[in-house]
Amino acid sequence: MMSVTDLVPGAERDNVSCCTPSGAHPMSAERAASLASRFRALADPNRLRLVSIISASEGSEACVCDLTEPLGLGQPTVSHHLKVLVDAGILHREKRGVWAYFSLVPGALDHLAGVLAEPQSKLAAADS
Amino acid sequence: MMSVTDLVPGAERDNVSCCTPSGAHPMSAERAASLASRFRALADPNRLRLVSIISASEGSEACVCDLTEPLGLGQPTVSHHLKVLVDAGILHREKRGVWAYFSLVPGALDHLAGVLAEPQSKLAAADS
DNA sequence: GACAAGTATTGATGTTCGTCGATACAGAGT
DNA sequence: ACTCTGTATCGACGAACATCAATACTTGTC
Repeated sequence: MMSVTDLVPGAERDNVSCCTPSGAHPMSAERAASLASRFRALADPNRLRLVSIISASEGSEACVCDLTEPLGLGQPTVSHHLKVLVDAGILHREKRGVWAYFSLVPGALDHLAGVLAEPQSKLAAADS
Repeated sequence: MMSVTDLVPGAERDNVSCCTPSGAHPMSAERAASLASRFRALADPNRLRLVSIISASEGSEACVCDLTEPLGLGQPTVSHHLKVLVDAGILHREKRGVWAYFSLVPGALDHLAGVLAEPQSKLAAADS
């Protein structure tokens, strides 16, 4: 990935009185939206708990029937949260018979971790 | 940190037909809420761009006047987003004269990255 | 084919969030 | 003190979200 330094143009204000614009550019709107949508999937306590349970389960997979009870939520709500996580590319869904098994997408959380990791947050990187 | 395996009790269902509960427990509601609130601060495209600009600025700090223009948002909106990031412990606010300078809280993003990082997501860890 | 069980979808409801305009606050200079 | 400028707060509005009850879909079993 590139470093945070690839900011957008159009901001070359020679405002002497204030701070140093440094030609500052945000990351592209597309990348920001893409990352934000994935962080939004993790921005709910119950979804974090779902990921926690799934990653702790043997084989790192669990079905809906295992997830409704420890969270104290209804089955439709759990199913909704799982869909959000699947749509975000964080969970993988595999239907075996009547049951739907959910597992972590390998590297999905790692990739987000890499985005946040130093040096000084590669938030402006170009990939994914 | 501990591993994801510290799931909550109260879920010892001997449901033979379905998956293996494995005594599955979500992470504590408190930890889930704490982490979710920080991810929620990152779950907005404009806030990600703010963090990007700030981390790319020289000295890794920037004031509001540098941030409104590249985002195309009004000053009150930018101020609001910055407050959300400060409240989440991600940004630090220092007022020098009339200007408010925002910088990354050292290690804040790193900590979140560590939560997401392998092995198999330490989402159930106990710290912070 | 009919039934049962696990799961997904739909519709509704209350809440939270992002954004803006208007306004209030704070510090610097005259 | 007054003014100017940068920043924060307030009130409002529309959109998005989390949750639930009800219902539809799907797969295995009889």
